[in-house]
Amino acid sequence: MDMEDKYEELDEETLFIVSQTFKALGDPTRIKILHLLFNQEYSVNDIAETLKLRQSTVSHQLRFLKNLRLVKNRREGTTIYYSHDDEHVMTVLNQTIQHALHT
Amino acid sequence: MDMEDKYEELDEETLFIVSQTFKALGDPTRIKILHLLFNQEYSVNDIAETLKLRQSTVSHQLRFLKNLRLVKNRREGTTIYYSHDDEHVMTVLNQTIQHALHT
DNA sequence: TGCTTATATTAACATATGTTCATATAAGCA
DNA sequence: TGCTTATATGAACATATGTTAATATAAGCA
Repeated sequence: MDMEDKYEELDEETLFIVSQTFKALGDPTRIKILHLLFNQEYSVNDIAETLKLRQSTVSHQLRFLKNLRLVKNRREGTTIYYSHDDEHVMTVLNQTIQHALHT
Repeated sequence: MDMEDKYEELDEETLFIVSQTFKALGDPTRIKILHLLFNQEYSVNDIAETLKLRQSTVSHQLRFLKNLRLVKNRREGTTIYYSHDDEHVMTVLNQTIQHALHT
């Protein structure tokens, strides 16, 4: 776990990116969505049904995640499939879930 | 980085803990404070002066972080020194700062 | 074209969040 | 004890956030 814990200066831009990233992970709904997308892609409706959320809620949160490039999508007819698009964030999320589970 | 990315169920309690943890990291002020505490302990006033924040702001945020056991403190006379208290969170924070810096 | 299905968008709303000022508390010291 | 310094707390405030219902858009198909 502790591989390269070197200390670096925190410029404003980096601070903003980092805080935005963590803010994205700071909401239960978004965590559920990302967690669901861990293994495979899902359509908006499938996400909504699986997680028992409104379609508009899911759509809003997917836009949020897409703005941060944490997810990407592809269209197939009228259906749009979402999948995760940031390996680092998915790793961090998974590490933290693991940590919370085993504590 | 990808060592043990195993998928696990997300129960409500774990979800809550994980989201709270990330929420703590989702604010620039708290990131600055934790980042400052990376190497050494600081008093409340030193944190405020170093980061150019109000004393009450720092105190409020330290309480927030302490509630989540992300920092701990010790008293020395009238001065209270704070230091980080969650290695996993500090590692995740540092990893993400590194990642943001080198992207 | 008109209908259907899937998704996105908008506005409204309630609640959460972060900062600030003012003040309280707590410890050390003359 | 009374004063000073360091920190914590409470209330007020502005802003951010997340969800919802209603509606718009967009693509496929009869």
